[in-house]
Amino acid sequence: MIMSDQSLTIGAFAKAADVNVETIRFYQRRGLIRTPTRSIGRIRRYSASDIARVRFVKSAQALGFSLDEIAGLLRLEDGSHCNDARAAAEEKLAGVRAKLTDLQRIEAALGELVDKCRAATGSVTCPLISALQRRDDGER
Amino acid sequence: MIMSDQSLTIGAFAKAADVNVETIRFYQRRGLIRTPTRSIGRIRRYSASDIARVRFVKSAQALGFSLDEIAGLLRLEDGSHCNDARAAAEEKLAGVRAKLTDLQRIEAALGELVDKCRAATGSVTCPLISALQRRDDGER
DNA sequence: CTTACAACCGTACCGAAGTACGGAGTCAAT
DNA sequence: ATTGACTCCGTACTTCGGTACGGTTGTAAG
Repeated sequence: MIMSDQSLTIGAFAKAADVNVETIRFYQRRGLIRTPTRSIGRIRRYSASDIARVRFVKSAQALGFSLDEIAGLLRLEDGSHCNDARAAAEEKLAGVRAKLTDLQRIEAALGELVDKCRAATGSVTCPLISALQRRDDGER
Repeated sequence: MIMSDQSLTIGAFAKAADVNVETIRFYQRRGLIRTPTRSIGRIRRYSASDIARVRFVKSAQALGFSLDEIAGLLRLEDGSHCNDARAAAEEKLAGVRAKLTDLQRIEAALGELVDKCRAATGSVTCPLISALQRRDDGER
């Protein structure tokens, strides 16, 4: 942990972290990243560790965590609560798997309908439309 | 097409279609279902065909279509534009498949991290947390 | 010193798919 | 005739993850 330059303005910081300035400010409001104190002048300065924090948020997002959940993960940031982190990840994983199953069901149904449409060159009514009219949606 | 009873109040209609009364009104504003004229009294009456219409919307939703897209499908409701319907479904299917791939990537990554957490009983830092800190998110 | 560009800050807005609210009118039963 | 349930209608609010706006300072270059 050598670098705490504290040298970046919010614009440079946002660029370095590859997000919008407004996103930085939004994350600050959400408590996801710190709001640096204003030392010289009235302008806040950011450091490399702030960039790491934004990357943490973005990585977690890419794994499907919501900002609220990420706030929870950030409370475990020292790495010493592996059980808690794992529990959160397991929960998320279960959700991801549920969504996967759902999407697979949709893919199968939609694919089948498209196939029927391709085959049904002569039929009077479109198979897709009539399927929708007939409510074939295995309830939920 | 025998039944156009036109006998249901909005409350009974909503119950029969298994949606909220407010949802009916919302769909009317969106142009997804008709707004019946008020014959006797000031109260609108709904028929079985209106229920079919709501089912159409709900079935299409279950296949991943947005309300806007469903409005498009409803314009093809007579079943005589199979090519158009198929094109919409193909587009939707492509989107579904893209989401599937994405979720599979997430599932793999998250599953691996959870496994590592389970194995890492002795390590100082949680593998999940340190993975997030290290930004292992195959860019996007 | 002025100009031009940033930063600051609060607030409003986006889309999606509804849900909630509140006041007024209507309807059937008691 | 009054009660109570329901309808009508417009409007506002909800969640999520930001984006946009607009006015006021701050700051750096020419």
